[in-house]
Amino acid sequence: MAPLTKTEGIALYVQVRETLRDQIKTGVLEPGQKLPSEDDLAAQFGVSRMTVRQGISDLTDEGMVYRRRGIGTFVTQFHVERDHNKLTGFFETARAEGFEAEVKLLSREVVPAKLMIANELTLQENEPVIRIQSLRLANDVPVTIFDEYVPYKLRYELLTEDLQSRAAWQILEQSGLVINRAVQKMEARCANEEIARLLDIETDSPILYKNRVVYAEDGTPVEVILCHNRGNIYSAKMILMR
Amino acid sequence: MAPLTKTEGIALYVQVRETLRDQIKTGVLEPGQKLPSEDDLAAQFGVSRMTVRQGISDLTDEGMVYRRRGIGTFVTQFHVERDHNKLTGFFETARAEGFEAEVKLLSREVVPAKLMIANELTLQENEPVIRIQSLRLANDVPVTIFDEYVPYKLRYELLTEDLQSRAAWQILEQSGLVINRAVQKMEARCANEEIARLLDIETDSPILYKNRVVYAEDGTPVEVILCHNRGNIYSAKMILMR
DNA sequence: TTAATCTAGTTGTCTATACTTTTATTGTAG
DNA sequence: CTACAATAAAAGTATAGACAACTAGATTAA
Repeated sequence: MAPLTKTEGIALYVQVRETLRDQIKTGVLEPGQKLPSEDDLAAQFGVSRMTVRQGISDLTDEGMVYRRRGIGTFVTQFHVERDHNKLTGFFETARAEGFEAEVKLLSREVVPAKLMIANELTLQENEPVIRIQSLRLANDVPVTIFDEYVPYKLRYELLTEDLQSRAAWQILEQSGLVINRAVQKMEARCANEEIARLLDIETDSPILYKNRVVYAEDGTPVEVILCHNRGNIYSAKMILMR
Repeated sequence: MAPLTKTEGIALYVQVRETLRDQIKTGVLEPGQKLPSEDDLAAQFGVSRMTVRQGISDLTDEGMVYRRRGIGTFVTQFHVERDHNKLTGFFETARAEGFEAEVKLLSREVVPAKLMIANELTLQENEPVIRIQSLRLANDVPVTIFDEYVPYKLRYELLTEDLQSRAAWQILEQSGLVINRAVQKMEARCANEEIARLLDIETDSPILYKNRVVYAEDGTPVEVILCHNRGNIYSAKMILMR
């Protein structure tokens, strides 16, 4: 293994991490196989052991490898992609899953915040919020009704911006806001008439309902999304860590 | 802040982390407030800066604080518990959420693995698996039908052990297996007659269906759980990181 | 044979120090 | 007053070394 150089503008521990990740992905390091010891890796990479540890720690967090004290570090047998616990856009997901995505804008308006929305956005009731309703289609089949609420004071430009390819939070992100995480509640419901009509299904069909609140880095809520997904098509995947 | 001692059998960085977490939870450190600098904390705790960093890193991973290079570390405004992305047992959840939990064992038998189950457990079709069906009640209301499959060769003792208070993976865990994570798919469905009868609801009521595969530390699948939750009662909460 | 002990290898914890990079603030020159 | 520069403060990166704790396997003793 060639010693790493500091000159590339990329942190050494990142280089270590990516080199190892690459070896795992390409099969140089096979599932179940033991990695060289941290001391060995440090020598091979020409960095200190703590630097190697920092790189490996990232990989353990991702579930790519696991450590056993006193024994060694091993490549996880079957890696599940951690991606599904990540906040990603509809089009990002579509690209990853290989379907054609389309968004139809239904409405965009400024409305006074209902109490539930206001609470989740930590606003006063009836403060103005921007409401954006859209229909999302996968391979021309309607799968999701998307109902977004963003505080008006946060970014009124949302009223005029292109929303065909992004959720509101993605626009906020591009304008410099650091989006950190979202909290999501899911439950099974029945389609009412309006939902059924928009999703082109029968009334009382099962619906996967999602309530999502998106937070900025400092913990400020920046968007609430209410989301109705066609039950017989849409499924949500996630990873639970012990 | 009293200097920490190494004698307690608890790692110093854990003590740092828990002390800070405590100060945040009790409001000594308020949301949005800046923590003392890492150098200051190191001096106050009487440990090295790297040890402080290790403790703070855990808190950033949990979303409790966030760091801004060149500025400082701050308490996140509204912290969401990260717990809901964790694999927890029914009774653990009940205790946390404050409801009374009960499990009624419906059946326990050895059956040949159907193809779908075999695939998810990386077994051959028709290899023996232990199937455990149970009904879970919250405050005496049936909320979930639990259908678990564990490879027979993994732990045949499951056939005789007490299952009133634990899922199979929790028993495996207590017998030394390191459970690492689970992958879960959720979708909305309709209750068929049997499901409806067991959950005491009407046929075609909405059901939150979960398919969960539990993995050991090395990536080996150890259990498949099929799970039908009453839609109008049960909701699942999770956190998505950007 | 079995049980206890030792040993080498490996990850976990911790220190003390140094330098880098980013950011906000202060001071200064124009 | 403005624009630029210097400064200070903070987190980020990295090192070398030390010792602790744990594990598997080998060795030894009963």
